[in-house]
Amino acid sequence: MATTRDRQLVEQWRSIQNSYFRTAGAIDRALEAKFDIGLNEFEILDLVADSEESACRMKALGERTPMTQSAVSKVVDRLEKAGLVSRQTCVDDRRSLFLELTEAGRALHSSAAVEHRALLAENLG
Amino acid sequence: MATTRDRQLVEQWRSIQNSYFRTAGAIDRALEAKFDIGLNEFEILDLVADSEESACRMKALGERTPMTQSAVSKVVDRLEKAGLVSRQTCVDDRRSLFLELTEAGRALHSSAAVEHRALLAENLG
DNA sequence: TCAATGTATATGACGCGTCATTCAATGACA
DNA sequence: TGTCATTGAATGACGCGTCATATACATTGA
Repeated sequence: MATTRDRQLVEQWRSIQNSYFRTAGAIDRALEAKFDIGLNEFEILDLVADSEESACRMKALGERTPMTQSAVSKVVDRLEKAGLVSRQTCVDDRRSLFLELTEAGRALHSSAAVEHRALLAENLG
Repeated sequence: MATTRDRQLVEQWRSIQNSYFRTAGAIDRALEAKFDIGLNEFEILDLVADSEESACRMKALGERTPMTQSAVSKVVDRLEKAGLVSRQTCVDDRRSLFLELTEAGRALHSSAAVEHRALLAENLG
């Protein structure tokens, strides 16, 4: 029952998987080694960094990443513990939070972003 | 310092991530719901199914998937516990194992593969 | 033949993501 | 205004993947 079409699909899928894992793995290892944060932490940092206006952001973050709401919450926990980000309560809606980079967070982000972009370029051609 | 090139890279990367997660998630949920196995279990089953000659395979499997050796070992544990696969010791080299689909494994694989291919087609266009 | 070294798999501790649930605040509407 | 549903976020239990290691077998070479 395995049609040629099927084989093509499977091949295409394996190649996507490989390039995804290769790229994600390379970035993750590099960031871990040089900046002591993982890929997901960086992604959140990166999202916060490029939405510099202060909206109520936890929620918005969840919509810009494939991560679960609860995953985002835990990533932010770690970032906060590491002193890179701080949670600000939101006056309009006291259930919401928005995030701010600390000085340290801003500094780390700008170095890490260079590395991140370089590895993307290298892996995505 | 964010060049246009950087933004393009990041966009490209986010789109890869999204399509990877969307596809993997859809397949995983469907297989879980209908056949009670996860995506990684299916991938191993699928690899075993299409290398029908009996070589010493655990090792070979590791080379055809981004999974770690130890991940493969645990996936196979689960498949074996579920009665879908059996580990055969290898006479030539008693460190090695090769895998065989059981009847149940073969049956499940052929139904699940249909679902898998359909979801790939749907998600990869 | 006997170290020493290498190779195939298994295992345990650990970190992270997910799901289900919880909690607080908000909104809707009688 | 008081109830009821809804929403933003946090939390705990749990499963899985990873890393470092262990174990058993194999190979090399003196």
